Amino acid sequence: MLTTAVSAAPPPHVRRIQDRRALVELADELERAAPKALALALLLEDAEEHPRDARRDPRRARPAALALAAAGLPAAVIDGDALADLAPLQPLLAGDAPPYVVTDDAHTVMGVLARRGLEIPRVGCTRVAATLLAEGADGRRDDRELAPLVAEHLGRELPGGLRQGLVGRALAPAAPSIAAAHADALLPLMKALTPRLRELRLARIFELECSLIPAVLAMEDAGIAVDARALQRLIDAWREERRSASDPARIARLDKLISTLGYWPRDWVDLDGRIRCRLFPLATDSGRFACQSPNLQQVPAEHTAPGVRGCFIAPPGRRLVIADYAQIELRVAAHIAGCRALRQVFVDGRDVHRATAATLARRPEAEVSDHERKLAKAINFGFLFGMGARRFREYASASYGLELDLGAAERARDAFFSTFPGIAAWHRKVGNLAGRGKTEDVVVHTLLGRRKRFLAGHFSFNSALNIPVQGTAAEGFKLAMIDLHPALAALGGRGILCVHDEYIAEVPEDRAEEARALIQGTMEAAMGRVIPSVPVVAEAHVAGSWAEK
DNA sequence: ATGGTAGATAGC
DNA sequence: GAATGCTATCTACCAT
Repeated sequence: MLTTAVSAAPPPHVRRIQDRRALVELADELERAAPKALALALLLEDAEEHPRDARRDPRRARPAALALAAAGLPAAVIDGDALADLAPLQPLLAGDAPPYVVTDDAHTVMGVLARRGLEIPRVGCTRVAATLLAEGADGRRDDRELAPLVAEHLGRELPGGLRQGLVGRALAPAAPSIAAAHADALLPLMKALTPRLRELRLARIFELECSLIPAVLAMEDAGIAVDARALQRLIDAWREERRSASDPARIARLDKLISTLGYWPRDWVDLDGRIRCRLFPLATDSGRFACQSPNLQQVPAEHTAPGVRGCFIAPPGRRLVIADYAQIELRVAAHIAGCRALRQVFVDGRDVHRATAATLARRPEAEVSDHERKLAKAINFGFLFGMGARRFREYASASYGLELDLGAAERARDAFFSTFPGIAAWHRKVGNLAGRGKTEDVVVHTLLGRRKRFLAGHFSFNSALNIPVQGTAAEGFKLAMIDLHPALAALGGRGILCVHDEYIAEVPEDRAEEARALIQGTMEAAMGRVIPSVPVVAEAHVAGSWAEK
């Protein structure tokens, strides 16, 4: 689906609709009247009802668009700015699209085609290519910034009409139609970009990102079922508590919860009782997903705000499968750094936190106390990416409630690096990347080839450690998502959310255990292909809500 | 009125 | 020699 919105004076072919229910009714009407019509739904915000919500978010119109698509109608809810350029969309929506689509925005176009039941064997997406070639560019950055980068890789100026619209969500205004763009501009452009992708060893990650798009679209469309009334009760309770609260820290926390979640039941729960976020697979330097509207990747965990995750539920007859990787960043780092000691911990199936605790306490792993293990956990996560002893004190206090003096923090640091000398060597190696020279850009990359460029003088040691590890983990996870998309569908299930190393699926009750095993196995196998020298462990369980362990 | 940034805090 | 990182969203503040 495209996007949304509001226009003061819509063209005559646009129906003005007042609310979501009316849009669904329109879908029925259109199905009877004109099965091939282009239905353009325009959702108007109610300024009275949503005073703080001038955002005009596209998701508000999505249920209507989905209803239209479900009725087999070519539906588009398009951005106000694009209304004038509706003509280019007509051939696509009327079914003229070629089976091999080269497009600026595969996310949108494939969504439209998929909902019309069209198979698309392959998509070459110039936007995916452009983002990867930009070496760390924001996937949502302005077209005017991306276009010169693409031109640079081409070694020539972009074709005139594509300079503005090439990599944007909006289709190129200068292109007379999708089909024409396919023939005249985008296909040759993709052909020209392909050698650059190969040269920079980006071909594999390009393939991955293109293959991932259908799974992401399906996840966005699925959404997650919410007990909106239970969530509202929680919010009401926070508001009530806020009135008499006196502890400043408690007040701050309540204010944060209320301001962030307070309007979710009203603003984000669709007619079918589900919340749908938007997922951006190419928006971050590391390759992780960005998530917004709302950001379901930062729903408070049980220890922060008990009960919130319990409102995210499996509907009747279905179950959730919640899966995540165990210590994935440590495992990826063990592989990338080639640290024998750290690798061996995982090969032996030992507890990595006990291993560090044992060094610190100078006792065998079996004899470390709970407190020592807790400290070691902070140590392992903190020092892996180059944290200093001073910062570690704050971190251990804030995240683990552990108070240390500077000497203890330094001993902790020493214990970490003497337990895992390969990690120390890796840190030295990365530290040397930006050595004396200082006049050259530095590029780091993930195992599948995603690149992150530090411009001369802007090298960050910590980022250079973190991005390849975080990014490689993200890539293994994305591979799993690609595999799981058809495999779960075969069971009557579907992925509904991903949170960096956590995958949530909704499956039929009677196949829950089967799905659980499938998800766990698929996640382990996919990541295992990326970091073959280290065993990968994923944990998965069946639950009725997101809060259940 | 809109738009951009800083700092705090939620997630991993 | 020293250095966690990647995000989104909220409030407060300052600019146009």
